[in-house]
Amino acid sequence: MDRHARISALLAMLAENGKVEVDEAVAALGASPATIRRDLVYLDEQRLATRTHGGAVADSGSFDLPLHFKTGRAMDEKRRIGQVAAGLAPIGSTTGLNGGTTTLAVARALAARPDLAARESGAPALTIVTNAVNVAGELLVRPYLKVVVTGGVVRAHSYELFGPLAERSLEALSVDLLFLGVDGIDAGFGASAYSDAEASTNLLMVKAAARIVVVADSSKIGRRAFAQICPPAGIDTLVTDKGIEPAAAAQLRGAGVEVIAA
Amino acid sequence: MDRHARISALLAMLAENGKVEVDEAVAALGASPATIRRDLVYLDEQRLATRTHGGAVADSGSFDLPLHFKTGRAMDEKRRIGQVAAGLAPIGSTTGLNGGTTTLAVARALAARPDLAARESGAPALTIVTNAVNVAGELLVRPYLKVVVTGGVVRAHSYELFGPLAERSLEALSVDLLFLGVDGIDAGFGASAYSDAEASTNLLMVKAAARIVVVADSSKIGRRAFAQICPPAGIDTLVTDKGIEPAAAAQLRGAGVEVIAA
DNA sequence: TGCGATACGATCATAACCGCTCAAGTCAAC
DNA sequence: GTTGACTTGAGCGGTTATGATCGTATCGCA
Repeated sequence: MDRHARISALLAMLAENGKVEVDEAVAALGASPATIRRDLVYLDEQRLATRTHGGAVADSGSFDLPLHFKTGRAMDEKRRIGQVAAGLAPIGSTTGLNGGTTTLAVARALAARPDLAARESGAPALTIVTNAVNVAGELLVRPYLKVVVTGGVVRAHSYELFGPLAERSLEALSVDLLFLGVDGIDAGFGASAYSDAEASTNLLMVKAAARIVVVADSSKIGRRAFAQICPPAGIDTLVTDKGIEPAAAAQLRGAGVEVIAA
Repeated sequence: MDRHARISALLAMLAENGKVEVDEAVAALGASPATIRRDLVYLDEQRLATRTHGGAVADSGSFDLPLHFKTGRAMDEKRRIGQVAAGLAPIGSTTGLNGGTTTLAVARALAARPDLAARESGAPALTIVTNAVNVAGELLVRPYLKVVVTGGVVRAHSYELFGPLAERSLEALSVDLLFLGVDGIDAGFGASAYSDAEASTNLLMVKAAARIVVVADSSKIGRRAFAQICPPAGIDTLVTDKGIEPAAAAQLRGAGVEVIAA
């Protein structure tokens, strides 16, 4: 039983039951718990499953429930970033979110904001525009949120929608505030992404937004990814974690970016 | 009974009755009161329910909880319908799917079609257009599928996207084949849905399609839901289960619909 | 308003699980 | 045959989930 066979078997179990437990997989595949865990971590990294305590749950079809028992190291920082960023969206505003793990954390924090749920009825407390299907899935049961999805072709890696259809949609929209997840942010180069297709779609979101808040953990700072999304002058605020280098923060502030270290 | 299953069960109870009591949940799920309380606190934090003394109540407006939690029945029939319907899509074609549990079954069957996965590379074996975010989520990891999502406002109940943005997207698209999930199909009234907003979006999908295949389990046959999607003349094929009444099948055939009982 | 019963939150003990690290084993390339 | 990269399995310290206990708060009822 080599690795490939194990992964295939795990995926089959996930497809069958929607979840896998470590013990169960150990018994079925004859590998050690450590190995099974490594495989599940791999599946989690590949976005094919979500790691939980005791196993993993299927991800691709798990729009069943917006539940996440994720336990991880970088997860804590992202959650804090999400908390702080989510507080920046005023009640009643229209807020944009692109794809990525950090914006997903913002989405979760938005969904859990107590002051939004308190509003009994009437107009939604927040309108969310996103081009990422997993972000939409995270938010959609909340009656106090209006969730708008742009159209487009799905990019599997990031769940983002891009292409002409996405651009067509974004031309018709305008948001007060955009939470922009990036692959790199640099005082000279601005915000950037690995994929030029994503960068160009994200640029349209930027253009549709009155205020740009980049959300990025500190590992992204000072990094220049392949494709520029927008120059530093277009960025109003950066929400990151306390791991940011003081020098980098100063540079960004010098470029006109408000820096918040959560 | 792990945590995931408990949370799902609690949500199902909430969707069913609008409330859950701790004792009731303890009896039904076989966990201790402390654990049930912790779960309810979690649901409260996620704004999916409101904690009360003795239990929890569903949030106002969450009658719109996804229908996944309300109906777990007829899964076997739906799967068979999905299998048969998925076989109707030729390799290389562009196929549309709207929202609903039956179309979700079609999506799963499409994703699992061996002849599609066999194609090593090059152009995608199938292009799928959908206005349902959960359908997109079900399909998006497969490299041999190109998944296109229409834009729009998410309706939590069915995961469908509708509204001006959806219409704008659909105007720009055309598909060879549409798998249409409905709330009712009748030889006189045609295909219909409970929500007029969905019906109008679905009508645009119908207009964009060269061939219409309605997928519906036999409980939907002869039923007229509130809003018409399209008249019977617009329907080429119906894929349903063997529970269909012979008389109803004859009527539909008389109206020009090819009837396939899987 | 006062009382009894019930439910609650906090704390703790237990057991399972996790991530991490290290050593041993496997395989391919040179 | 040797080297080197990769994979696997085991041990260890820390974390998480669960269930029980206990003092306190809340609810229903008179």
